[in-house]
Amino acid sequence: MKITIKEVAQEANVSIATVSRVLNGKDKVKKTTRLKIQEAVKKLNFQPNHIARAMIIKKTKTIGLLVPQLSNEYWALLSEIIQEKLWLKGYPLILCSTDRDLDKEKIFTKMFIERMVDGIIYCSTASKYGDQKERTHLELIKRHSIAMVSFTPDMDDVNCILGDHLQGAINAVQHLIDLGHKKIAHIGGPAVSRDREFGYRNAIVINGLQVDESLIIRENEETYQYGYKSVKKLLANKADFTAVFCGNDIIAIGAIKALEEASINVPKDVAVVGYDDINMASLCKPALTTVQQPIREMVDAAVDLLIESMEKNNKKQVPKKVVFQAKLIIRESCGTYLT
Amino acid sequence: MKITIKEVAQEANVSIATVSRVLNGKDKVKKTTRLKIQEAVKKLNFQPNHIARAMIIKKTKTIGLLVPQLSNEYWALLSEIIQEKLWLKGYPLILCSTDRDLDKEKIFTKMFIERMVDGIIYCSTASKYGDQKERTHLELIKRHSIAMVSFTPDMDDVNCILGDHLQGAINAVQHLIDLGHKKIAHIGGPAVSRDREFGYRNAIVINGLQVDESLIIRENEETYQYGYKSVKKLLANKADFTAVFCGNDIIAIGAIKALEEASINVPKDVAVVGYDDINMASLCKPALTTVQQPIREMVDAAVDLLIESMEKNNKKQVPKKVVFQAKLIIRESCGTYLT
DNA sequence: CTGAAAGCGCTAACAG
DNA sequence: CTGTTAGCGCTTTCAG
Repeated sequence: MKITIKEVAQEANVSIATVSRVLNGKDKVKKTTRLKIQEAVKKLNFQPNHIARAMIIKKTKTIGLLVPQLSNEYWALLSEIIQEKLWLKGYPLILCSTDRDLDKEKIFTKMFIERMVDGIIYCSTASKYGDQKERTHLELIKRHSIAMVSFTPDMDDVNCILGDHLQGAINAVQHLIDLGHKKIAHIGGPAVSRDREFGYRNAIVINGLQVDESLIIRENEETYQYGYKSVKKLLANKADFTAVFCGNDIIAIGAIKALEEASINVPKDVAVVGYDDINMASLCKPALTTVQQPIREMVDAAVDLLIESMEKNNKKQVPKKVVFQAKLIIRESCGTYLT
Repeated sequence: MKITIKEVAQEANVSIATVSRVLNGKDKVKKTTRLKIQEAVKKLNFQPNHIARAMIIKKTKTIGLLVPQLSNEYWALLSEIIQEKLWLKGYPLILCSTDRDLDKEKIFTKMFIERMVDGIIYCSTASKYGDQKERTHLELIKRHSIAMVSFTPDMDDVNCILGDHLQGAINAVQHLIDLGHKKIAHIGGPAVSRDREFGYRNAIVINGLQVDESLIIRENEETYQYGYKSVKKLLANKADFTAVFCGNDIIAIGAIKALEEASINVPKDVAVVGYDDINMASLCKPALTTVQQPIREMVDAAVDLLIESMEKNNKKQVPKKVVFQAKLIIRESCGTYLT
């Protein structure tokens, strides 16, 4: 039989109210009775029912996490760190991988509301949120005044934690230009990051070079396969380039694969830069030159922000946007300076 | 103000019981009243409170998932597939990454019980479960009769989904031997899989060769770094080997890195085999020869088994152990047959 | 300090 | 078919 607070009260010869008190350590309870109760708890192996508790205090101590794709190393690492930090603060995670599907995202959001998560961390990028119809689920979250922080840019009215992708991309492309490259391709797109593409364009313009649209590939993808087939496409089009700035490391690894299959050596013939500095970046061959984000610090900030807004969710607060600097990590995939 | 079933009832001019009925679609309700209620639900934008419901029906429709390390590509992929399949059946996931820490595992388990998850999928391998003291949390799960299925071998009395690592490892090592290798090292250990090590040993013995213990590395790790430093150690010891059978792909990638840093060419000088066939296996250079598990089928089986045992959790059922065959995938890291 | 009692929002008999 | 009512296990006034 399942034991409840009632059995404990009986065992300890007190009322359930008192048991509740020592369980939550709030009100003062005489030492001897507290001991008596704790003993009973242990003896009966009592586990308080979190559900019943949640119903009253209206807090589930649960956070919903929405990521686009868990099997992507970047999101996996981010999720791991988030779950670790949040756990330390007493919040387990309900994790949902949206597969970039807006409908899924909406269903998951609804589920979060039904289950009364205390907060949501939003890392998905299902589609263009410019379209107001695509944002109904975000409105729902707001209506239920559920705390939220987002790792996705371009969301108004929401706490955001962002990497400075614009600057990161500029630095990466500048590095390429400094190495003497003039014809630099880009494999990116909306699924990866708009700002990284902007940074790429800006860096080229700043240096007085011409942006060649035929060297830019922008689908709504972010996988190995995407990098691979994009290079194939570039090659098939006889595109003329000596470097590729990839929207992320995974794309870069796919790109390198395609390049080498075409007997194009990286970095000798073509230089490649990635973004994110995932684990694999330093382990693949050639090791990737890439842009590193301070991911742990970013998660720290996100968690703090989330907890802060959960605590004062009655008071309206101005949404914050915290931007973190990115850092270029130079490895092998671009070769050394040509001078 | 938060709207409840009460407001809906009022709006639709019926009792809360009737509202509950149409919400759950169980009992028969007159069509007109049903419509009336559904309208009210929509108008008020009512979201049923899952918590309150769970308290009564004693089902949270939630599954707890325990993995050793989410940032490991293998576990990330497994988690993604599990969450996808389970979601389709109506079960969201509380995900916990244990970092192979037994204490964490115990705390997470306790949390699962407090939160009354309906089932647990167990993929961790925190430590030697031979020690009875280390299993107290598993006992707890049983005591609360929470359904469970495990991807971890060597757990009695629990539904298990397993890959045939013994056979998989034998096939991998046999392949090496067929290629002419006689001095085959192994980087594995308990964190990876005991059976893979056994398979390695068996294959060697079957072929009338000698097992050389100085060629076997068995720490409680399973990371890139582990593969990397193990090869370094082997090399420092001037170990004599022409092939390495790695406990998993990630270790293999680390091993290759160390080999190449020592100017040892893979596969020309040393052949390397991995295990798992993670995404990266086909993308790294050289592409890994590895052992593939039918991971989707395994997850299907796990989910079916879990749901089955959740449904009839009153009746005692005999724990099942389902073993799936593994398949050798030949790529580049072992070279071709020497004949 | 402690107990009695009133719910939290919903489901499940049990009557009508 | 539908309404009434009794809880689920716990927290929280409100009195002692």
